Amino acid sequence: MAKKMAKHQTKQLQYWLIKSEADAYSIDDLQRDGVTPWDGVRNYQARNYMRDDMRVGDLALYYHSNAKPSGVAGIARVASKPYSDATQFDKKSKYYDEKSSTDEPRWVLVDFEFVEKFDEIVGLPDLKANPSLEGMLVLQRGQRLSIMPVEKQHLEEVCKMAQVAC
DNA sequence: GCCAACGTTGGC
DNA sequence: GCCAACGTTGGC
Repeated sequence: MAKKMAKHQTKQLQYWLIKSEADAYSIDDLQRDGVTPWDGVRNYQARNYMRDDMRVGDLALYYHSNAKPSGVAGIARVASKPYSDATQFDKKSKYYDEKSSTDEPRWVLVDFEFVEKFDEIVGLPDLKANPSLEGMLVLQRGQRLSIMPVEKQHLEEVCKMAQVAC
């Protein structure tokens, strides 16, 4: 995989895929809430994408993992700049991190807002079966990252599969 | 529930 | 800095 590109400010939108277990927080939950802080991310690479690379307005495929069926359930949009994840300081939270400090928060997040719920989930087998999506990171075996970049044409292809304009 | 993949931790 | 052990993710 190519090395990450320089972290220059850019006005060009980027595209993402964000995973959530449907039991924990589904596209329906996001639709109900409208906007939500994407908290609980405890992987450095995923954090770095939010902290360094996301811009307000970026679109993201909303992926249900560990679901029946697993797949893309809709679209969300980055709705804030990065800021500190409050759950890292909450001793009652399962995301509490005793090694983080308020001076230098280890975990940051962005807000995501609801954009679109697909009528039907675009399932993982369908994604894998579509030759146009070849090379898409989420389809690579062993891929466990909960936040990853998506190429524009791949996002558009998934929207096409869902018969949605985006 | 199984297990492959892989990130993190900690002993040395 | 190596690497084994451990924990987590997530498809199946």
